[in-house]
Amino acid sequence: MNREKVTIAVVAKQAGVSKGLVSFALNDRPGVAAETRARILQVATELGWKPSLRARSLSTQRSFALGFVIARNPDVLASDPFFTSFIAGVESILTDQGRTLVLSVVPDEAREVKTYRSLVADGRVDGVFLSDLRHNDPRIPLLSELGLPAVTLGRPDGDSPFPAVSVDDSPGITASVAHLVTLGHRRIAHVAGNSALLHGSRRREAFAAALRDAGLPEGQTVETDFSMADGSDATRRLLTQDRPPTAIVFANDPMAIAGLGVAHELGIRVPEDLSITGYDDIDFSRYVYPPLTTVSAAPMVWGRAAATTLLALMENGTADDVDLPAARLVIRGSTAPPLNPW
Amino acid sequence: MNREKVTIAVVAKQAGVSKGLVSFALNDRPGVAAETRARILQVATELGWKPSLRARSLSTQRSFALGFVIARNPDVLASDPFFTSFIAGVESILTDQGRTLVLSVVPDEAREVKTYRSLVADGRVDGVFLSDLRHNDPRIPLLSELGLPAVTLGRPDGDSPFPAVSVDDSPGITASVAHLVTLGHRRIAHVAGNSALLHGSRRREAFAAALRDAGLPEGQTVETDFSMADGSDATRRLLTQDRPPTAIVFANDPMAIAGLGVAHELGIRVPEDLSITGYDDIDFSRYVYPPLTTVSAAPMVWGRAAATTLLALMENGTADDVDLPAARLVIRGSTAPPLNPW
DNA sequence: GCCTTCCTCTAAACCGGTTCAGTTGGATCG
DNA sequence: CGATCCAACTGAACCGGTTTAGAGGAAGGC
Repeated sequence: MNREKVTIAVVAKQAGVSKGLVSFALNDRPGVAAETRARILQVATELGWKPSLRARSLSTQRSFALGFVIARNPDVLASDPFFTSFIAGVESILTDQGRTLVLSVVPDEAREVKTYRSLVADGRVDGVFLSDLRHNDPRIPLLSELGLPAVTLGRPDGDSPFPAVSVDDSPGITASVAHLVTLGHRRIAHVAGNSALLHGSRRREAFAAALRDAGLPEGQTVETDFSMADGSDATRRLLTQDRPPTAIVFANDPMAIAGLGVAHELGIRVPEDLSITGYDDIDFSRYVYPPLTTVSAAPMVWGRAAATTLLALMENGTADDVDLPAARLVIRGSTAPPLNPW
Repeated sequence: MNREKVTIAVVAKQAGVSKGLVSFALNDRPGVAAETRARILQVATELGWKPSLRARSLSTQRSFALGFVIARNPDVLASDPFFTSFIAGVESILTDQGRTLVLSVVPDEAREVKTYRSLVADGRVDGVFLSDLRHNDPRIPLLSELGLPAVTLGRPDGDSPFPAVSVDDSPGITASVAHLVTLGHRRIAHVAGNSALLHGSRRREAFAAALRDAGLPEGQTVETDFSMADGSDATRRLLTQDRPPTAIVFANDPMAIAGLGVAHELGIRVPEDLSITGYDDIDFSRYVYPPLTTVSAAPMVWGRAAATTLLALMENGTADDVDLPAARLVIRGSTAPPLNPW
């Protein structure tokens, strides 16, 4: 029995052709007679040959892997189930493509840039996902300069050569505010996320615009870093003032849940004394008490769309922006008419 | 100016030696005169040469990457911050090693096996982390047969050729029960995790043993899949019986938080009418109300230890088991003496 | 009937490292 | 002083694919 390692040379010999032709047949290149191609593929299957990824990588200068670099404080990251779901979505596409995901979790932006550079220098990945977009995001020119294909999660504010796969933040916030206004709330506050991040500031702007549209005065807004710790502090500050808001719109679910805890602790009943809305519809939101009215974003779908777009970009050199259905407001138990609107 | 790509050949020519010697110098092999080595390294830095990972991969048959395959239902995964933290810990070690993490998230066990096989077939990784150990885990013989170095997260029940990096589950559960017993609880129930998973059944056994040690009758135990949905259902069933428990020990924090929600919903006060303990000490637990008494497991430290051990195993061909400090009980507001112990 | 064209296929170079057999020259030894 | 040994180094093979220049032969055009 033939025990030697099956390489392209073995297949070629067995099929009575040259290595090159086997390569051509395998990659569906023109210039191979149909009959010959069939024979080659036949021999290949018989021998159980799988082309070596490493050899291929070396000669084609590709890695058949995609990269995702997450720059976040580990605390914020751990309490944010977004990424896990997003990644599950990405994987569901990659698996059938014979590609893998290289994940990097780094603590800060300096490391992030270094990571991108070394990912490229080592040729670890053929393309990357860009999340947590910032204002004038420096990663966009960086990746553009490095020549690495990328997809942005959300539409960047400046020019970008990369396709954007976006879910519009605004309608969800707008709907949240409208819902609260309809319930009779007039004093609505916003616990905003990090305004250096685009989705942080967009949610904040959407909040302000929604209040204006409702003819209400400007609402109180507290900026945070999206962490539960900050969310908790912000809520405490809002609720311990003289005339606390009757409703708070949180920029993400973890902060809303932290806010819920603070309210409980202060003896403020939710939703009777205070209405609360979140953003993301993470699993926890359904199970806390009262269950959270929040905005549902479908991160797995987002992951799938982002992966599909990135693959298309790498394949065709270009890909269109994708706008996913806007996140929908899910009304649960944390919102109700205020006992005393004014 | 020299614009050609810097390869080992360029460095060799520039330094006036052969390619082979450059390789030797780079890899600290004996047989290179100190002076020559210095000159070669000097030239290399001047030219900014970085050996090509791809070429290296091909000739050394290594990939300089580690793999982590997570087989979980996306829902359970998303609400479990454990992995994100664990991964952050792993990364903190890998970064300085020039290695990367290849992550796979798969929906079920069948896919999991396929993923390991293709990771090996493609030579994507040089070693893997094995989490969520099951009874007689089939992955252990599989990986052993495939010849892929691995580290198990926790000690497997059968024979294993791989080093285990473990945090003992039992003391945390034991301490939880002891704490409840000291408070005066007698009717303590357990919402257990999936008993097909080792940590699920170990926590369950620790719970039973702790009750025995306290001289209490067997406690009610409900098995779940670790999801919030199951945790919520289990809690509802426990609390709506004739003589509900006065305390519930949950096998993880997400379920404990879901349980807290159910108690609230049923008008059962925590901790006055019902004490609750969790496991993992995820960020959420500190911020719900009342904050959760739970067991703190330090997943980032675990990740670092696992990565270090796996690297040592790959380097030396062998590595010792590591026992991390047992998880500690963190007492917060969700536990208190029962109003009526019997 | 000869030249051109097209299709199929081969041989060899190439990607950029590692590794190993073997050469060289100086030091050591009897 | 010749044999021996060793450290330092070279050249070429090798990892396993892809790619390109060009060979060979059949078909088509004039």
